[in-house]
Amino acid sequence: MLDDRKSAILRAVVQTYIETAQPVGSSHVVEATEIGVSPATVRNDMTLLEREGYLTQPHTSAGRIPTEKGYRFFVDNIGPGELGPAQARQVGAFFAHAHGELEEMLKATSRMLSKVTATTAVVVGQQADTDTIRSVQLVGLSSTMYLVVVVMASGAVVKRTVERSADLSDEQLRAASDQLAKLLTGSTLGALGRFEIDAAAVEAPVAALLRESVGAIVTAAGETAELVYVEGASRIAGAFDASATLSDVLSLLEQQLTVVTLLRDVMDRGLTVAIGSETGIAPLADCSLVVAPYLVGGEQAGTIGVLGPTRMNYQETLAAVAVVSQRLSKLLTEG
Amino acid sequence: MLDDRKSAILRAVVQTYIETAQPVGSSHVVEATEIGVSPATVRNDMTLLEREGYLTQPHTSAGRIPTEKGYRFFVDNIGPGELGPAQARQVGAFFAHAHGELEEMLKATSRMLSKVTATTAVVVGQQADTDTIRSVQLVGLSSTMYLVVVVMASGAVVKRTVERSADLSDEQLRAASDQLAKLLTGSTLGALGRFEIDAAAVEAPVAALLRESVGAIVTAAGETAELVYVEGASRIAGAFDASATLSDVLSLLEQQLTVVTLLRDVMDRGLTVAIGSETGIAPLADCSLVVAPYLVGGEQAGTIGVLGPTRMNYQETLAAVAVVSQRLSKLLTEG
DNA sequence: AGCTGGCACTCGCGTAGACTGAGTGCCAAT
DNA sequence: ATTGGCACTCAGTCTACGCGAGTGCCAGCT
Repeated sequence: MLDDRKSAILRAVVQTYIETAQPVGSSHVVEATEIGVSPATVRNDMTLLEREGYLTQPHTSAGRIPTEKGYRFFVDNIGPGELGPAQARQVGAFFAHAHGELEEMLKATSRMLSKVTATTAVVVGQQADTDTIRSVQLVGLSSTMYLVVVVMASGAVVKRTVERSADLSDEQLRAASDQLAKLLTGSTLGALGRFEIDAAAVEAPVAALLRESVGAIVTAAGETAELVYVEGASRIAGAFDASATLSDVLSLLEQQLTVVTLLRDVMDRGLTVAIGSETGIAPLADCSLVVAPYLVGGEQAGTIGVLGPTRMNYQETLAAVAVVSQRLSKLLTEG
Repeated sequence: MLDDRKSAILRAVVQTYIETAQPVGSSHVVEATEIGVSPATVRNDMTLLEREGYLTQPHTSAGRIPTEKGYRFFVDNIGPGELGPAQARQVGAFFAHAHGELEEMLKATSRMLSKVTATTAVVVGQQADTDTIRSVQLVGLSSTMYLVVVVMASGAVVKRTVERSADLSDEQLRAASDQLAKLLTGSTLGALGRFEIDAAAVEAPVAALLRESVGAIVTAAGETAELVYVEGASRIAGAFDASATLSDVLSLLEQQLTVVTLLRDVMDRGLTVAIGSETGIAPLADCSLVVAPYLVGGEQAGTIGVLGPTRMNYQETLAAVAVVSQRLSKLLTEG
């Protein structure tokens, strides 16, 4: 569609604009490339590129800035790219010492990713429906409350307080706990929704307790199904000057559900980069999102992403997101 | 120190400045109060108030703005104040339906407080050293990892993954788990640091496992000791126009430790409101912090706070923070 | 046909000057 | 002690203007 020179010019404009945040003029393009033609020629091509919708002018007599279509062409045509040595070192150091809790891990990963890319990072961990239950326990908290605690094979813990319906003794609670453990251990959260207590096998009050507990687990699992970690939101603050937009973006990031939907949506459309309105969210008009899934044992277990200004360094960010998702996958699969 | 008229003038200046964000001139003061004197008189008093350090001029020939000392006088001299009906309704509705998990509760409270006060809210929940352990469990996750899960009487769950040091069977793990439960149940986290395993009483590898587990609990408890929930950070974005300051403030809010230290520090100094540099943190020069403790069973269990611009509505914010802390205390004590 | 140098034109930006109006400080009078 | 009057200050707004980066177009060259 675009001949070699035009695409080189487009690349140069995008690249330069990303670096300087200034509209790029024809002579800058000549300086920035080894294209070997005069500014006038570049100008002619730029007019065409503008006509095709890749570039736009903020006003007559200014240089060109990329449109979304221009950015899109750019990201679709850059090579894989390498992580800078400093960043590579940070990522390496992080994964060398990474350990512990899944939740803490994801949060720390998000923080690290934000630091490495110098923008906001988002990590979403989906509670796998296939995660098997390792242990279930009912713990009495007070005379009126008990807590259902479920430990998953992934190390995730699902818990929920439940009001004591009947006047059960601690003995009965312990018996119920054991029974529940026996029943549910090895099962998956996905299967739990269809779980039936065989009422005949146990005393009536205990059966009620069991049913209630299973219900609580299902609810709690639903609530904690999506772990969202947004870190480094402050880093995107520097990218915008209009405080109105910024406020919108920030409040959007605070809505976990929106963030999850956004990432899932972008992934579903098979995108790695969503530029501006491609995100489908109005306040993100000047933002781009770079995402990648991470896998645990070959299954997609979640998504990591970076939210930056449209004029972000795509090459580095893509590299960073790719590397981190790979290393995270490896860590979670092996660990 | 300040006679009636001067303090009325000061109050009027602060009040008006909070509303308009514009330097306040003498004639505005006359209009805003029923003081019954001419602008010239007010001017004379304002000069004195400036000399005393309560007011300042952004430049000659402009109105006055309050200094920190001015705000301080203002907050020290306003009455208790009432919550607006709309806000009162929101708070009421929230606590009417509040239930469940401590952590979820605190987060939701923070979110509600942010909404009611229209600025950023912070809720810090301190893991009480006196919280007693209700249950301890070791759960095998994989052949190389197990998870220590501790349930506290408050319903909080402390957990941590631990690498399997020795090659222990699931049987041994279960035995150790039971033993650990027997040993620690009823104890407090505070007492755990000084806990000694009686090595003679158990087999050597199990003793090591127990020691390791207790260590893991202590570490994990230390890490999760401070639950921090910052909500509505986007709401403070509208209050500033300088994106540099804003970025600083936001990144500060992302550092949980700083936030905890800040709140604790302010509480320790017996303050309810910390204005600007009174917070002791440079980037918060244009912010004020309104805090209140909440109690569980008479013991201070945490702190709630609101971070807004120095020119916030202190009357309403103070009322909101006070009401929410009381209702939260009540809820947590009874629940 | 494609590229280029030349040229007139556009228009944002920065500077400079003038004006406005809100607000002050001071003083003499009450 | 309070006040009306008055001269003064100065940020913000508007206008004018020159500068310069950049464009579009054309005629000529390869």
